[in-house]
Amino acid sequence: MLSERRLQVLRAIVQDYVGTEEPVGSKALTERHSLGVSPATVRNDMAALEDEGYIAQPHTSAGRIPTDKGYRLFVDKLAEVKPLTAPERRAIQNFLDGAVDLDDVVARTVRLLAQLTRQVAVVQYPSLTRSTVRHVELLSLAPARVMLVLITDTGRVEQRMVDCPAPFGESSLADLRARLNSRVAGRRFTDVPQLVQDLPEAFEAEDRGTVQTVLSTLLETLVEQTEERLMIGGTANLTRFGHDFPLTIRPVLEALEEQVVLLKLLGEAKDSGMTVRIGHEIAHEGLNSTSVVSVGYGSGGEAVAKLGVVGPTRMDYPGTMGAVRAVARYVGQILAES
Amino acid sequence: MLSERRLQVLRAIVQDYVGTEEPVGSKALTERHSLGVSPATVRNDMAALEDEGYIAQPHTSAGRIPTDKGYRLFVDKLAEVKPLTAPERRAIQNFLDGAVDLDDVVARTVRLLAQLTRQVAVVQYPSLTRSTVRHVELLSLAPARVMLVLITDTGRVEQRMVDCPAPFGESSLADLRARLNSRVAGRRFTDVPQLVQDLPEAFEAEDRGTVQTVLSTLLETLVEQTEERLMIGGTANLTRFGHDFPLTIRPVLEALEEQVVLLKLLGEAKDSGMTVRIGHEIAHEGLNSTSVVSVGYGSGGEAVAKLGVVGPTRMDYPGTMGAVRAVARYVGQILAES
DNA sequence: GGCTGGCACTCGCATGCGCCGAGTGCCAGG
DNA sequence: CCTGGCACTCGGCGCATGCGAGTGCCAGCC
Repeated sequence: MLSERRLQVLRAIVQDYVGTEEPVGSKALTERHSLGVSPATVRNDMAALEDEGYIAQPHTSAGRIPTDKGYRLFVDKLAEVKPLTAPERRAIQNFLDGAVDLDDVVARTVRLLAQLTRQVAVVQYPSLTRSTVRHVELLSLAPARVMLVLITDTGRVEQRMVDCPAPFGESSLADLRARLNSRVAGRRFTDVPQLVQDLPEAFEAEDRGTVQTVLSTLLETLVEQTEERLMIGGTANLTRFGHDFPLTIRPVLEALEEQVVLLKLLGEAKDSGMTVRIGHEIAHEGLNSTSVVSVGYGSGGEAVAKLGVVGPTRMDYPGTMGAVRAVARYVGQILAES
Repeated sequence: MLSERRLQVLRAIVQDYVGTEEPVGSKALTERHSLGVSPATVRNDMAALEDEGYIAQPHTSAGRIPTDKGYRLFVDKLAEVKPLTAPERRAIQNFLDGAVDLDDVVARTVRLLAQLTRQVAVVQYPSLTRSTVRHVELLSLAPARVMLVLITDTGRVEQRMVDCPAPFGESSLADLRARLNSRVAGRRFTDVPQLVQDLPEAFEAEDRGTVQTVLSTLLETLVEQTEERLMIGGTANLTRFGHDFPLTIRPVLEALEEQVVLLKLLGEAKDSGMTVRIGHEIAHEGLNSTSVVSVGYGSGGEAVAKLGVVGPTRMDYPGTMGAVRAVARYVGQILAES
């Protein structure tokens, strides 16, 4: 177990390194933090911290930098989430309040997060899996062509074209529309398959094929859209990463374009509370010199999706966590209102 | 006027520089291209080309590189669009054929373009301005709350919530829906305002306020969505730009996030045919060491939106132009089919 | 036992220097 | 008008040097 002072030393190292982006030495530490001991003592502590794997030297005879393990300890034990200032909160609210639709909410959230944290922001669209159906609309575009429109409680709209096996009358369509809505409106997506299972039986034989086709398209839409989409912003902030450039930034940009990777990452995070994944804790190569701070957000008590920030492991964790948490809260409010 | 041979020299310089990314000297030129003259002669030609501003030396006693003006001449007079190979064409078709909806078409197009050109791809969503209305749907969510869903002929769907000044019965809603659709279905967005102008008059006094509200929301949607959206991909390719990194890539990433800038850029391009804007021809600072190749695409003969590629001025113009043109064609086909 | 000042040592990094070679401009001759 | 020759320029690279931040260790002090 590390003594209290050694923890202080670790905290000081993390803070200084995050601030200066340069390895920090014992002398500088005692000057910038009132630890009450001399550099020599700090050196001993540093040696101990290094033995335990919390810090490392990039080169012999250079200062120390925190390791992933060091950041982990810092985040778990030493950091306190830094709340945003009042003006920042107001700015968030004002900015998000102007949104006109879901796309706009997501787009604005991304910009906001990127600006607040000066890092790359990632916002997942509210997931269909946990959403409920607000309405299903069927439109007849041609005798044997129907457009299916699915509206969710989070304001998301999905539409699909359905080619029917046989012409389908307006009245049958209205009938199907009514029956469908009475069964699924307000229900969770995951429950839909079961709820509509026996619907075709209520129709004339000649219409059953079409009903079946429409239903399968609906179910397909649910499944397809379960693989959620996301929006990314603030990639220009990657250029602030460091000096050893192309090497660092390239794989990150590539990973960011692979939305699958990000979705997986967000999926692995806890549903409630904030998740911080640091460096090599992230399985995906290319992101393992970055950290990801993510949190769920939702219109009610429950999270419908996640959002977060991707940045260098050397990031301002307290500040970033504060911004992420605050933004998630406001987005949740906005979604609840709309 | 430049002699034929000098044009050949310019062409050779552009080709070599694009290939090697290094200033090209007179000796190397004569070795790699059979110009039929000696290096000394080429040197004279180069001096002339430099006087005219088509090429420049990064440093005294280094080779020459083309200027923006040089690339311009190359593109206008010397380059021939390189058609794609048959396998490439097949790959495009296969890849795009798998798309399930408009978002997916756009997303796939972006990936495709980015991969083919190894540059940053930009695809504009089909514009509402030039589209026609396929259907307007009105859903009653609560007595005084209506959801307006607008479906375009390009498969795009927009929805808005409308808070009505007074409760609005199902039958009135159905009436409005029917009247609205009979007037605007199949019509161009730009014509809609005029077409619905006198609609409220057909309703009872008590419903007129609501009808008016719904109509203004519809018109608002048309106007708002005229500012188009776009999708960007392949930003990781920026890392291949060059050596002088952070300086180059940063402003480009920033500009790419400012969708307004890109939309303006695409908007300035010709509606038909391919547009190439080179370096300082692009007004926006930050993009003026890049070139943009763009072209309109559409489901019919008419362009409904544009797509293109952003890359270094030192790009393979013939190849890029070929890829952009081919992709635009196939996307047009896909849109026409759906 | 833990803290401190002192001291020798290690290296990374910046600086300066000299060389090399690609590339140029110019000129005289074909 | 083209060509070979020639002197010149200058950026880049390798190498040696000096500096300084930072370390580890030790002896002494509280």
